[in-house]
Amino acid sequence: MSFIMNNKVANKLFEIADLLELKGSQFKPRAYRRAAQNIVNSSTDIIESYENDKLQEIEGVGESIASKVREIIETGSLEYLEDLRKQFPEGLQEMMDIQGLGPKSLMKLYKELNIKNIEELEKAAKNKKIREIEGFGEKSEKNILKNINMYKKFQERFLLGNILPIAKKIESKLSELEEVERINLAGSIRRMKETIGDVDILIISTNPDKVMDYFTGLEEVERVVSKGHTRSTIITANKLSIDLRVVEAKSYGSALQYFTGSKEHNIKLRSIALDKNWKLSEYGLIDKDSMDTIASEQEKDIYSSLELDYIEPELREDRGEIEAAREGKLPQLIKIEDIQGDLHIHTKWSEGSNSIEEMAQAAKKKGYKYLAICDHAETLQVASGLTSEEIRTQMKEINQVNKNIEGITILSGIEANIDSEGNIDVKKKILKDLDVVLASVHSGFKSSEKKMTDRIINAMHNDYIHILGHPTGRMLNKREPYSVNLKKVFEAAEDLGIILEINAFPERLDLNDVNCKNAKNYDLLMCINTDSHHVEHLRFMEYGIATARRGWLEPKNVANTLDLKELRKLL
DNA sequence: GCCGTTTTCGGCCCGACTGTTTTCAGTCG
Repeated sequence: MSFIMNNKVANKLFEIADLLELKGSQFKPRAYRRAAQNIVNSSTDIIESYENDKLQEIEGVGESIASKVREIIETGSLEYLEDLRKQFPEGLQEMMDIQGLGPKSLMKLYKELNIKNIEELEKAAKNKKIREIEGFGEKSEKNILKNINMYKKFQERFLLGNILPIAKKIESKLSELEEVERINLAGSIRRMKETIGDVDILIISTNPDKVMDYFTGLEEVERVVSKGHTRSTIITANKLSIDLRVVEAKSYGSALQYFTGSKEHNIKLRSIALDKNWKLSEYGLIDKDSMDTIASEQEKDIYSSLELDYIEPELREDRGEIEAAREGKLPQLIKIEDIQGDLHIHTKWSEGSNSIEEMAQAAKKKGYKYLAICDHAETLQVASGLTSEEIRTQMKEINQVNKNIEGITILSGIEANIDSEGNIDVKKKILKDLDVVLASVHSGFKSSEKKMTDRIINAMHNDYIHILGHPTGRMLNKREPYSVNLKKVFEAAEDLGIILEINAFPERLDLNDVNCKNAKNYDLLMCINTDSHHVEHLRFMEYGIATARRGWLEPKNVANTLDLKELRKLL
């Protein structure tokens, strides 16, 4: 949920963890990070927990952190953090994001060379000052320079939609190698996270050295960061870091589990293993006394040995999935095959690239039973929105296409624009003749939370609107979500029967995973749309499905799993 | 700093790789 205070509090706790790490504390940073992570993942507004005096019910929050949270909520700042900040120069924190430099090295550089920020670090490395310090040498000095460059070049994470095709290509190249018995993408890409820091690939092979040689010699490789018998890391020309791990067949399951993460999910699994006096690593689930292997070949055996139902990769974020797996309460996640059609498609009529017929043929090829053409309406001139007359003409063309194509039904629709008051830029006499009316916000993103929420809810009261498009307006790496009270939007959707969109466009994925999971608590429906502007974009459905799965959604939560007859009834 | 079927103290996830060392500390995932 866009619980602003949750993020605000968590960021402060994360910062404390970083600073305590610089101080050399061993365990406190972990405690602060754990608390912060749980606050971010929580589906409860922390203000609510605060008001009901339930802060300590949040996992990882004890007496001390709870009192700090109270101080942040009451005063907006935290004296403890202010004091910590004063103990270190500002630039030190930023330097922690440079690869290869951790708190120990940074403090040493600060104490010995008075290096306080990235510029000073770069200068010292260039002047060959760093190699003079004990524990550092020529190589580490050169690495520091390389990693400063790397840090400057890509501070943003990659979009899943951009990286998945590249990762799959490299996966298929590696799979051609004779020595590769089995290969899997792992890490955040297997969990289908909306953004990806790097790509993890797992391979079974009895000849790891050959595989590593081939991998580090791929034409995509710009730099080999490290190369070993079980693990190597390369960086491609487009600055994507790829990790390859090679394991034996007998530890395939535990390795896949381990390298898929998330880190938080794995830490919790390991502590469950520890309770049984077992240890869990990439080599298996192993009894600490006898050193017998309890499970290792199959991923599902790891979970069942820990008395958990199998947890799909998309759920592995420590957002309650482990508890649900223990109680047999995991959701039956939606699959791409459940999708019967796409309800948000653009064509040449507005800013799309293809005709209605071309989009229809491409959708039919995907096995869809229906497709809603929702071009922009009048006021969105930047996207050459349609006038009333044009909408009428387009409806006639849609009728014609429906006569020409069998097996799929094209629905006439519109993506109406919600103006600053919550009015819609299409006349009611047109709206009533359209099959699908989707409404979304395209301007005035900086309104206050109250104004934005009122505006959206006003629009939702329009009798003809079926779907609220990309409900938070965020664009990954580009634009923050607008401030809108989603709780109120969910309540309104429940009352008014409005469907909430999961926009599958790779930079939108809006609603996002966490918001989907929260929306699931209401009696409402969502739908997964690609917002395609080109026939090629229809494949984005995969990312919308991933978001829905990460948001715990089941087919019954999603309107476009319905067949055409049921969908028409619903609309 | 948190937590508890080892419950108010004493633990806290685990292993690979690198670069500096000559047996290991730091960092990463």
